[in-house]
Amino acid sequence: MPELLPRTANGRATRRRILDSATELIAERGVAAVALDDIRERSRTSKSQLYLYFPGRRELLQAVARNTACLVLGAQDGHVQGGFGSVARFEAWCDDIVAGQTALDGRGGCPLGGLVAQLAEHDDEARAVLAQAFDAWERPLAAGFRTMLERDELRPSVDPDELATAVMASLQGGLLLTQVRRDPRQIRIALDGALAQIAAARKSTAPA
Amino acid sequence: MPELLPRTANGRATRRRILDSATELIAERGVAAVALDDIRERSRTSKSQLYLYFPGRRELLQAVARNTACLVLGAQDGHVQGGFGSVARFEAWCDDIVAGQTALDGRGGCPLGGLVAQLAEHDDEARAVLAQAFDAWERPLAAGFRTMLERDELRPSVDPDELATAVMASLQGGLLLTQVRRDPRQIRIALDGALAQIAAARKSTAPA
DNA sequence: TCCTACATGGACCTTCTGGTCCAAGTCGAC
DNA sequence: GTCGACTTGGACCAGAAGGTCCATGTAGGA
Repeated sequence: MPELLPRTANGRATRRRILDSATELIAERGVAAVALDDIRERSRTSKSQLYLYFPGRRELLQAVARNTACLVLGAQDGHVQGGFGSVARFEAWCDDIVAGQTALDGRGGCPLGGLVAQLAEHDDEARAVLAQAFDAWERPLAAGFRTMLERDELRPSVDPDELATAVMASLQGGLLLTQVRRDPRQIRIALDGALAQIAAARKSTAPA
Repeated sequence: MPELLPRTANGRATRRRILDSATELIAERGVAAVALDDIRERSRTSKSQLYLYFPGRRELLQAVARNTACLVLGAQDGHVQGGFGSVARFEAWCDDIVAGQTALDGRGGCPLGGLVAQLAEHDDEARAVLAQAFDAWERPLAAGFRTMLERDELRPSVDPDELATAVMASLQGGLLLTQVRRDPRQIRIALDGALAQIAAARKSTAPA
């Protein structure tokens, strides 16, 4: 049931153009406001190409979810490379996110988080794709906390996975409030809250 | 341009049936998956009644946003009555939310938060309605923090409005993760994080 | 070079959807 | 009871959307 993979260089380029166009359009306008014809137009392809590489709209949307996940996680690569083994690293990560939202004037929200409300209740396979994306997103955070734990910088009762989930919740909620209020300060406040949670999990060396 | 208000008891009942049916359906399936005919069917009305009481789909959706806000905020009334002037109150509030999500098996997410991704980028008026709803939702939380501040239970540097926003972010993000992972433990973890933020804002009497 | 499988363009079909319209029914004030 | 305004039912319409099909073009291996 997976979409057909193109066998020529041309075909691969076409498939990519379709997927990227669809991903862009959906990030801009939302799932409901994007018709296949819009995707066809932006990707400069024809109906038959859409249906050659994707069985139907549903599968295209699932592929878009995967693609969006790649893009969002890819944007974090710089931070993931260095690892999250210190509070300073987390602060730098937060600063980047805030800067991104400020540049967008609080528009758009999280492309990945936004797909949850639009797909999760409607298509369980898409839901699973998004769940995996969030797992992959939290993993480097949790690894950072585990490192800090091993270095004895966090209280031993702290669960690194749960702390990562709590940080992700603050991030996603902060992006949602940023989007609905069109106010990038919201994500700053939310992430400051997340940093406060991390600080609270630290061994009481300095209350910083 | 606001929707017409019915002038007879029958008319009022019809309008209510339409609005409640639409609100239910959209909470269940999402905006895109609900057609006017679905609403017409569930509310046992006719097309002409839909268009008598609402100028069109867009205005109906805005009314649904308002109605959803009323329902979500109404569900909190019990907690708002008593006020949020202590940590124990916040814990009780969190417990109720977790219980609700557990009962739903993590399905559905937050009806209000879900509308953000579906409407905010598409209809600025609906976005404003939702923003107001979040303001109203945070207000009693902030009032609780202000009370605690006056009682000298929080550090004076704490901004009650920002703390309320941070808690709301944890709540919304936690609900999103609950929905995408179909796992009510996610909201528990997120709200424990929020409680940790509140604890961190307290005057260091007891680290409890 | 030729042949086959892949790629492309776009007409076409069916269904669904928001929206319009009007005729008939009901309610309440006088 | 009567009259006018409000309410209701549902047929109808135009356009959009997802999906199908086939004829044509192209590329790469034998």
